[in-house]
Amino acid sequence: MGIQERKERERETRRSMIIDAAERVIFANRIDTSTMEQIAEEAELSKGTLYLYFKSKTDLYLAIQERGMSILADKLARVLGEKRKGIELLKRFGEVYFDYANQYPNYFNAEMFCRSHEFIEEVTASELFQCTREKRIEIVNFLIRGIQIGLQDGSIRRDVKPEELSLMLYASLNGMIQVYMLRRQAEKHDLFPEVKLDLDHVVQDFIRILLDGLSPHTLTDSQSVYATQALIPS
Amino acid sequence: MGIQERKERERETRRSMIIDAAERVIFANRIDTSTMEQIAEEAELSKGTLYLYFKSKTDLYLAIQERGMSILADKLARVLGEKRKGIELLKRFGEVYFDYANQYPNYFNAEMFCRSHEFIEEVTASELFQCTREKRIEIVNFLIRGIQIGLQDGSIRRDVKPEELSLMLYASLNGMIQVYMLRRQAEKHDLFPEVKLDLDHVVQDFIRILLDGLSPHTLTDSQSVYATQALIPS
DNA sequence: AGTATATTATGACTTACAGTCAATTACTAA
DNA sequence: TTAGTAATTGACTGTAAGTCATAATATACT
Repeated sequence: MGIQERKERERETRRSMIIDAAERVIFANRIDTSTMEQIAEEAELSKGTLYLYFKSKTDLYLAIQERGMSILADKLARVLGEKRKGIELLKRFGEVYFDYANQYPNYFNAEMFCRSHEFIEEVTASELFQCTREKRIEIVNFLIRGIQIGLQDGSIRRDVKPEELSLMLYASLNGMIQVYMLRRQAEKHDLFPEVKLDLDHVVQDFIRILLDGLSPHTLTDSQSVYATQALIPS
Repeated sequence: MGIQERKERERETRRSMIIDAAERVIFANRIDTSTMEQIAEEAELSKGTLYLYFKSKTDLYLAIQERGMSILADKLARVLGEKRKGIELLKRFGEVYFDYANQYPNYFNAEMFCRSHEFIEEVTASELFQCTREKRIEIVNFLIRGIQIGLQDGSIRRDVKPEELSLMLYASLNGMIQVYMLRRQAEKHDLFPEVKLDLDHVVQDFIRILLDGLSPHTLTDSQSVYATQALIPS
């Protein structure tokens, strides 16, 4: 039965074209000012057809988010391929996530939008939401692998469970990048003139500090070590 | 002219009553399913009147967010009053923020919602948005104070600027709590059955690890690379 | 007091858009 | 060819945010 399969394929293609159109419209404007009518027009379809492929506007946006997450997952998979120490893998994961957000701010925004809708909407019931959830688990699993490697090669302290730690890394860096993106956007509109921070460095420093906390290290009587270096400029 | 002042006062009271009503309606349901009509009814006013006090629904929600932030700011101010070492202050800040989110999940949600709308809407232009921005600066300033104290008493490493570090702490913990809240909500709906984490401990451990990274410490030989980096002032 | 003016409140109305569905068109199979 | 099925359409519905002419009420003035 080749016809069934061809139809299946065609359906998948059309679905993909709709997402393409949606991206073009939404990324050029904003999600809240883009209408299903516009997207339909861009896709050269009628509005009704959109609803044969996506059960709501949010659902369509979830599909966009999923694309972004797939890109990120690929990038992380590649990092895991590099044979490095666990702690270095985590550092690379962090950098890659940050790069991703810079390279695809629209996908990152989509992720943030969808997350906020987890709070306020019944997205949780959506089938597509389940997909993005799986993608997120996939992403976190890369982190878990990295942590496990680090535990084995001794580059990561042993008092935290990989599942917990992976969540921490993902969540905290996500929050960090979120603020990063907001401030960058704000700067575009000439807000936040009060303190100009080198945001890129802040994120990088954050990764460094967080990983410092992860290293197995001995704490010393702090004052004695640093008293001598009391006048550090920065 | 006491009349002007009385009117001013009355206006403020009414405004406050509207926010009260909005909270009752929105917190009992959700922001997306609550209508201005409902809120007006709850406030025993007409819809039009609401728009004399708030220029949009989002604006009204921003006012709710602002209340939450004020509560948080108060809590943080109280912590700063406790005379402690800088690093301990930061720990307390973290714990207090976490407590706040648990105690007032609705306010925290409002914060998340409004943040996501910074991405997608022209809230930035709103006067009220400027207020919440100031509140956020106020909150971050408490962190800066704590860090400065820590730098002076030597309990915090010296290679990061207070402005930068405060942003990191705020942003990362925010991301962490965000995920915490989402999973708690998901658990309520019996999602995420795959891995049961003790979420409360994850957050507490996160704070610990992050602060470990902040302590001035010596790293063991195997991590010499990171030790070097760590001591380079940005 | 009564009257003019300013302030505040109202709710019917407009507008916009998400989502639906009966009707239409395009395919498939016999 | 034709009956049957699947995909597509766009006019239609419902809803809710936001507006505005009108009304009610408070203040100031003579």
